[in-house]
Amino acid sequence: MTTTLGYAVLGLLARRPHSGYEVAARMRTPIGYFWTASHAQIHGTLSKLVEAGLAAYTTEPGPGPYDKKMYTLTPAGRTELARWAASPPPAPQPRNEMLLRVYNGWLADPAAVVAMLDGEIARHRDTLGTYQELRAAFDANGTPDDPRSVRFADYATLLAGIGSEREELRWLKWLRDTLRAASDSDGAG
Amino acid sequence: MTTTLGYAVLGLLARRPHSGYEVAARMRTPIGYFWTASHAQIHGTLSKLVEAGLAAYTTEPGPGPYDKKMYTLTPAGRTELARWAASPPPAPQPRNEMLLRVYNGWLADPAAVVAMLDGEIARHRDTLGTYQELRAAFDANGTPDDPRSVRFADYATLLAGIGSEREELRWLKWLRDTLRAASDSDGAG
DNA sequence: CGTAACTATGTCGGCGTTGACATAGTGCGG
DNA sequence: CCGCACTATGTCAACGCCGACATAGTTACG
Repeated sequence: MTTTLGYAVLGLLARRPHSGYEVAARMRTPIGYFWTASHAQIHGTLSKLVEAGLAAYTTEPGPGPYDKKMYTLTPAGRTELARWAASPPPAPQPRNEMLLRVYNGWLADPAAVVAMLDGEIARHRDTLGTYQELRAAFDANGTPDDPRSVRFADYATLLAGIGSEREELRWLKWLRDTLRAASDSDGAG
Repeated sequence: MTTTLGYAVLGLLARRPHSGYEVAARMRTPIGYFWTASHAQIHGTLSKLVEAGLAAYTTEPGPGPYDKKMYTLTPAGRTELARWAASPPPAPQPRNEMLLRVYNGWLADPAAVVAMLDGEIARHRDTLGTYQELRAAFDANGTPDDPRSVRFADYATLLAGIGSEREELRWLKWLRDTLRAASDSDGAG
């Protein structure tokens, strides 16, 4: 019925009304943890959702040359989003630039690869830290226990992020340490 | 210097010469585990790599209306690929349709979501099984221990796949079991 | 004998996505 | 008072990518 980005936007509108600008902000955080889009794309997507009858808007005077538009989810949009959420997802097309680099790492200087891996480890540590803070905030208000609540849905996606970041870090550290041990024994021998 | 797909193709040519058709086959397996492309894309990419001096080809008569072209890596291609492999990757733009569904799962019938998760679990189990067979084949010939060998590079990417599939399965099972427990107590109560 | 699968390369339209450009009011700090 | 950041929406060109279409010889199975 619409694109994947369309469903991401509908998911925001299902929680509360948003302006296009607010949608763009949410597409950086927290949707950005599993889907991203620029504001250029979002404005076009919102227009198409309205055209398809899945969203509607009311106009308010805003700053700048354009009126502010507050978008809401229509009943049809809600039905369609619920249907989509439980439909089987297509097999994802993997796109992992990191693995492609490791696949070709045997051609490069091991020390340079180790430096690159150190950078990646730092990046993932940051991300994991952010996720763990969010989790602490959840747990402070009581761990979500009703699987039909919005709060539980947010929590479940957060746990996925924490799990995958941890696993990514585990593998990156193993690889870095293995490469470092090899280049050290090279330098020493 | 070229697109990410270009580096994926160069990575294959660094191992041995390939025809365009063979590149397309390798882009399904094993490169398909972390990067995918259709043959339409591959032919265009190969032309650009030749134009940029990173690859070269010799023509052989082949079946069908076109000559067969065997592509090889040039010295410039090898240098460029080695440079790229150790350069810091850009932060990936996350695209996880599964998480987007879970984010909106609170709108749907829990039993339908559980059925969808069961399908995903089966798919990931298959993938993990494939990876573990590949790993067994590696270990039968001795676990790769030279981090500068092509074999070690292949092995490292395989371990990443096994780790991430295991983690994905762990999370999917937790979510399914939690949702199932909730809808069971609903039906019973 | 037909036909399906495999080898082998190529074009084309359409869509999703990105980055740059464009416009303009409000509020804040130097 | 100047400039920057934020709110707010919009267009446009370019590119990556996908599915469909096109051509044609060999091999193998029923």
